[in-house]
Amino acid sequence: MIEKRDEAETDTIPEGVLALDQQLCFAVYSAAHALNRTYKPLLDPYGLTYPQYIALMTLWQQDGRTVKALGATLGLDSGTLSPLLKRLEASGYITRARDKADERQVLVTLTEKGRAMQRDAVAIRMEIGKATGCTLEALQALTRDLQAMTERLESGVHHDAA
Amino acid sequence: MIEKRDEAETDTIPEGVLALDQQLCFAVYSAAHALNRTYKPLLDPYGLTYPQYIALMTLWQQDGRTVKALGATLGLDSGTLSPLLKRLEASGYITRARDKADERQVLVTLTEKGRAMQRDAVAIRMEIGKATGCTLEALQALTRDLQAMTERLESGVHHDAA
DNA sequence: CAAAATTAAATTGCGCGCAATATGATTTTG
DNA sequence: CAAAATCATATTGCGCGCAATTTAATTTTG
Repeated sequence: MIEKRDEAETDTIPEGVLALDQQLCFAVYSAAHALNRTYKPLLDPYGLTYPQYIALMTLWQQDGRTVKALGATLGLDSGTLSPLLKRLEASGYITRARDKADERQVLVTLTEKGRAMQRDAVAIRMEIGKATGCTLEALQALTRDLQAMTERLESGVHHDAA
Repeated sequence: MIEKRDEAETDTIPEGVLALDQQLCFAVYSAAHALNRTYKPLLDPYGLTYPQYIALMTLWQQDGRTVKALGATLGLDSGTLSPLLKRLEASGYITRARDKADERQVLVTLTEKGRAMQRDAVAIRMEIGKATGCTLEALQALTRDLQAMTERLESGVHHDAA
């Protein structure tokens, strides 16, 4: 469909790559927002935001984690997680408690309401699956490719050091 | 350490889809953040944020657009764009001026600095291309699939009405 | 033509996301 | 063991992103 052959295959830099990186970053940017907007009306009745829902998802996989452990999975630091978790606690989905063995750490634990949400989420997940309009195979491929790219991007992020 | 395999692969709902939707939304979420983090050190020297850079990208494609037209392309409303464009103006990349023919509209125009940035961006784009570690074909496929999914998600967003 | 409806931007309020910093708790080491 | 270094979390400040409201200009209509 896309017939962009005006910019010649000149000099050193492959033009195709140049145009594509813009399209890719915009595609990821747009897809993230589109997903967010699709989830919003489904999550609103539960008083949850999309990031809060994602945090719950990781707790469904493994409950009773520290803020740091959650942050490692989500790629977020305490600057983002502390207030987010405080809101999740205020709305009754989790509890936060200092680890008795190491008072520096805070253990995040699902409440009954938080576990119940996992069951309610089934309907939400079906909706999202439908909304993407993708086949199972397409979803798998897309997820796999995104994960691979993300991994390469993260590995390239030099956590610098002096 | 704590293995949680209680919830079985039971009943009516295809478990594959359920697990995948979670993985997909998380994959998109993570990819967006990873891209953001990859761009950040490349954009910092220019005093640009990632969303500002994306806004510039759309202006490179077509200059002199209204805020509304930009918003339609970016999927953003004036609540996000107004302050963002004000900052782009403050840092000298664009100018904003009321349309003489229709004073409601604001025309956004690249400055020389804004156009020059497109040339400087070549280096940035090469870096991103490398960082994704994808082949051209992989980038094309990923972009295409994301765009397709986004389109379906957006079409499902009922812009409601009474 | 004037009132009502519509439109485009801007503003306000709230929740991320991240850098930088602050506060305590634990570990290192001298 | 006490001072220093390290570590986990919380706080602050700024820029998105979005809903809701406001302001001003244009169009519709009665």
